[in-house]
Amino acid sequence: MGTAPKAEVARSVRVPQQRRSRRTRKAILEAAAACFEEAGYDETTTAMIARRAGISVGSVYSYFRDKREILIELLESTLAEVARLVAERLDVDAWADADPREVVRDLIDTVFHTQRMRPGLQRILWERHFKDEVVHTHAEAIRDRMRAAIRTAFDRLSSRGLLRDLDSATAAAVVLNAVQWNAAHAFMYGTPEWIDEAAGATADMVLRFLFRD
Amino acid sequence: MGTAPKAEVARSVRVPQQRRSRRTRKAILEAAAACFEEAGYDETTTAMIARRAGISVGSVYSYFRDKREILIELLESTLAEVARLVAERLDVDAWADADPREVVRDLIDTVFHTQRMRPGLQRILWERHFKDEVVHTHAEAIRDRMRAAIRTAFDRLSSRGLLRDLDSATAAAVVLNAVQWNAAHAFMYGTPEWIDEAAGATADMVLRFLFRD
Amino acid sequence: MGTAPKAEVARSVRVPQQRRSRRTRKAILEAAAACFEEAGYDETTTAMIARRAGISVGSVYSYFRDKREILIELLESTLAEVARLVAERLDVDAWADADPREVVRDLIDTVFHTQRMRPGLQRILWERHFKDEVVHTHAEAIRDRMRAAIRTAFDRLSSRGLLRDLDSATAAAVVLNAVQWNAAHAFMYGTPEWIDEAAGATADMVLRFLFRD
Amino acid sequence: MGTAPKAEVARSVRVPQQRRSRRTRKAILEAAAACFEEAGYDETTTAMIARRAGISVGSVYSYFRDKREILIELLESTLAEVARLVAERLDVDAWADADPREVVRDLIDTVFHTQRMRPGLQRILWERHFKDEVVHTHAEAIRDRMRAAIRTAFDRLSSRGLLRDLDSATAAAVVLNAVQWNAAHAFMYGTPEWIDEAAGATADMVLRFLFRD
DNA sequence: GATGAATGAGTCTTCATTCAT
DNA sequence: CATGAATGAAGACTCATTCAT
Repeated sequence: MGTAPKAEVARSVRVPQQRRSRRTRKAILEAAAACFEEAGYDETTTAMIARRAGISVGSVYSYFRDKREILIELLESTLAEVARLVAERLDVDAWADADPREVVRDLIDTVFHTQRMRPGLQRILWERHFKDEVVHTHAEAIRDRMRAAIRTAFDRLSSRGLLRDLDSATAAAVVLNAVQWNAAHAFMYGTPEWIDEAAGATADMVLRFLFRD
Repeated sequence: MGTAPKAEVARSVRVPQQRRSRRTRKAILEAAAACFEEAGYDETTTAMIARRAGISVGSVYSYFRDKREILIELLESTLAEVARLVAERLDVDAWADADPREVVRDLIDTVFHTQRMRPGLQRILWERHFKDEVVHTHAEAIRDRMRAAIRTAFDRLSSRGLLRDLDSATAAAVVLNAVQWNAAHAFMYGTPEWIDEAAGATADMVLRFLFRD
Repeated sequence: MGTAPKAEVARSVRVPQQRRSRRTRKAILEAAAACFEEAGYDETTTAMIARRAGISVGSVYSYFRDKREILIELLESTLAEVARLVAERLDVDAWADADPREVVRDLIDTVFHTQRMRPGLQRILWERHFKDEVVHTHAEAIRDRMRAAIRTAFDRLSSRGLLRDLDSATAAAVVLNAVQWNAAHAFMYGTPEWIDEAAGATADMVLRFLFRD
Repeated sequence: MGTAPKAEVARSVRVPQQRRSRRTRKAILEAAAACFEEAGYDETTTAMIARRAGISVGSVYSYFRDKREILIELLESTLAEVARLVAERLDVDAWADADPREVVRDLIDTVFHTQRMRPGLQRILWERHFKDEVVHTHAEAIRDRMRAAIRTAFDRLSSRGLLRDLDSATAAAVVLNAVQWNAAHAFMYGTPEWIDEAAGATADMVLRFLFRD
């Protein structure tokens, strides 16, 4: 199962096979993502995925244990992307002397941004969120990360005496929920203009919430 | 929509049967609600519903066109309840001279309250929200109603010069999203204490957002 | 699941349904038995059984959890028949003063007889004996019964001083194996004449083994 | 039967390859035997065999037409071993003046012994005996050989006036069945002690059957 | 109207076998 | 010759829906 290279010998023979393998694997993931986005997870059959990937049903099963595993992998890679973005943009150390309001705007912008990544898959993620424990857990893990980053940011700003007197943990959770759902809703059902408007109003709300003035 | 009336036979004979009919119909809805909440919509079979309602599968189909129609009706009645609550508690006319902050607190409290109604079904509603156009439409309709009520409240408060300078439509949407998702999340995954805490912080955020001071 | 009559009411409605149910169930068992005998267990598909029974695949599954359960039920009823025969014919109490050699001949005859019952199914039983723990257990249970009956018979004869000095448990086991396999082999692969001949020689062998002279 | 010889190319080049070939072939057979014994024939996949043999699935198919052919070859070699043992130990000429009882004891011991050879495979053999015509035929062939050898032995002993008046063919068949199944059963399901006990009692039975006294 | 047996299309999944590299 | 990715036929099983009784 898989590509497990036997040894360092015969690399010229193995390499193209591995490349082909990787290509097939990727084709399955892409086909599955497309199917899921178009028809929904439950409505997508393994046969549909195979057809779209231009391979046979059997091949799907030689790369993934079952349909669910494809979703999980897709979900993981999406969340990894999100996590990378979060790690990059919520890097609180870089904010040392930044305009505190800009810091928060950045925070909110980042959360809105995460919704821009693979939006189709994110809808599937919401679709499965209440049905699949694993999906829920994975999604909750990335949320925790964002929540923690936000809280740290709040604590930093607070230690500089810039924030109102708030419980940073509660504030982070409430703000994340408010921002995330406004973002998700805007991206799923809103126009581009509305996204901007919603982002602006959300930022306004959060800023008023956090800052003294 | 609803169940096609079978015939227009002797009314005097029908009446007790209609009473029984209504009872059976209710039994089906209750059984379905219980099943959906316990096992989820997809995982619930019509046989499970019938057994739980103490009738036969065939009977289920003489009251409802199909499984989905049961869900829609359940959803409709839940949303009707929510709508009733909203109509009652967001009755802006009653707020004429009320403490404006109390008005907003009431608003938020109401939104949080809606999550307390048939919480199991609400989870199903979320579960289907992204999968079923009709569910989405229905849910969006009640949201629109709440949004409109909130906006009207904002406009009233605004006309009394009590609010910051905001676009009431945008503000209503953003506030509703923020409050609703914080409420849903708290009720689905939080402890009772967290629900209170989240409600408090959310109210705090919204109040700061809306009011001048 | 099944026919679970709700109450003693409406018997005129329920009865024919039960009758129909029972008929369908029987049809499935008969069709399955025929398929198993003709094609073997593994080679028989649920679709084949359904087609032969003149019903749909789904119906098969509403009467039996799966294919294996059909086999088990078939096996159980076969073994029940065998057990009944054994209980009847190996009733040692009836042998009190019988000609001891006749007793043993009867014993052997009974074992041979068991092979005459549903011979096709018995082949399937052998076929599954080494593959299916449950089949093996069931078969072994009936063997134990036969072994015990034989041993008791030996003990009775022994107490009348009619047998050679033997360990009755070992003797019973060895005799049962010898007779059973000779019987099975004869019935599966031999002609009617050979069955008689084998039965005779087997009886001769066992008699010499047991009796002094 | 066997693997179709691919071509008649340069023999000097082939020789070492043939040696490797033979080694690979043996590896496949051993791997298959191990898999069959552990998991059963049907449950063993060609991939399992290949992995265990340390080669690729494709290679398995360049040595054997299909999975079944591996079993047949395994069966043939097992039976060849058995046949060799039988030929050696049932060599009636060597018994000319031997103690006739010892001759028979040897006979029985030999049959018991055959069960000691590749016991795992023998179980597979029983498992397939009723499902696979070829397996059955092969097994029956070796049985015929044993039956013939036994019969010849009986005839020799008989011509020396040592046996009771029996039809040697029938006696040989019945004795073989009795001994073989007692042996098989003991080896498959019995303890070592039981094997000895069963062997002893079986020998006792057969001796009483054959000899006058 | 009620019943629940019957339906059968639709899914997932497995694995012996082939064949391009 | 070896490889192992690809194939696809086949089979078990489910369940919303229908309809004869």
